Amino acid sequence: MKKPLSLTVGELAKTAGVHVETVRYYQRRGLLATPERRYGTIRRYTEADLDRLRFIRRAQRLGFVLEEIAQLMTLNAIHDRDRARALAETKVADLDNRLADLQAMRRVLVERIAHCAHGQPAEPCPILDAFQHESAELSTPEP
Amino acid sequence: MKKPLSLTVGELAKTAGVHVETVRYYQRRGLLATPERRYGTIRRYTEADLDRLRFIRRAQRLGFVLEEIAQLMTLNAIHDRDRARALAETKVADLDNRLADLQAMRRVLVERIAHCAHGQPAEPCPILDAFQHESAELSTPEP
DNA sequence: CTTACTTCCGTACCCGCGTACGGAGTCAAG
DNA sequence: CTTGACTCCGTACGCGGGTACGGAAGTAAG
Repeated sequence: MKKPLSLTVGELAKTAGVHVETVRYYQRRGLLATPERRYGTIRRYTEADLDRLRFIRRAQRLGFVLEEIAQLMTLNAIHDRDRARALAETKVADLDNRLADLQAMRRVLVERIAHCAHGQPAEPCPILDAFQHESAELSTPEP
Repeated sequence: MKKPLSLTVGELAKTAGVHVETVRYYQRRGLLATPERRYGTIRRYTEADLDRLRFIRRAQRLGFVLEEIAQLMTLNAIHDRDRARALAETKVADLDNRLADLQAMRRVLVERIAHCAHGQPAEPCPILDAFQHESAELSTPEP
């Protein structure tokens, strides 16, 4: 048998690769439970807390924000498959929008850089100059 | 001849498509000058202020943050072409990194969604399940 | 038992980019 | 001249995701 695994916040945080304050922050946000402290001692965390913490970090890496992760964590892997898939699909759509915005910005910038590299040195910089004149190259995403 | 164009903040803001508070914010950040108010009257803005304000918005649309824009605005279109190009190239590299991150997230999510759609309905949701297990699919970008 | 490290907890602060509020002054139309 | 809209100015607050601070209490090692 293996021991039930009892960690302090510091140990929990280190094991999961986050800062202690981050654990507390997630507790404040309601993403992690705060175990009771028995008989005037320190709080102890279990394997389950560690799993939850890791779940949060993994979901974050896929682009979910904490509020969405809270939602994900209420889902049951057996009964809420459709719901989980829907959330994932929404996130893909979200990523697609952000990708499109960044790609549009990149396209315009690269074009201007090329223009700049080919111009006569005596003429005003096309990059700076472009900021002076209206261009419909970019609709109005980012700001 | 056309008139010298004299605007109030409200008019300036509206013409540029921003809020009055945004103009003031840019002034606090040192991106826009704050004209003097003559003889206990209201401040008046000129065409040049409008140009500067538009410059800021256009640069923002290309992904520059305000601090970078402040730098861009110190450049001379004739003498600082190389510097301008360098800043633009750095920004492209920046966009590339962000694009790569988002694309990696998207790839993983799409894969899991497909996996979910093909699985047996009786098995636990692969999307939710994947958050429980280590996967080296994503190094450690976003958070 | 002492020393040195942790934990606990509340509160305040960081980034980038604004938004909101509120009282006083100014301005233009009727 | 009054009314209503606008300006001016300072200060505070919003998001998302934490980080930092600091005193008191708990704990592990020697």
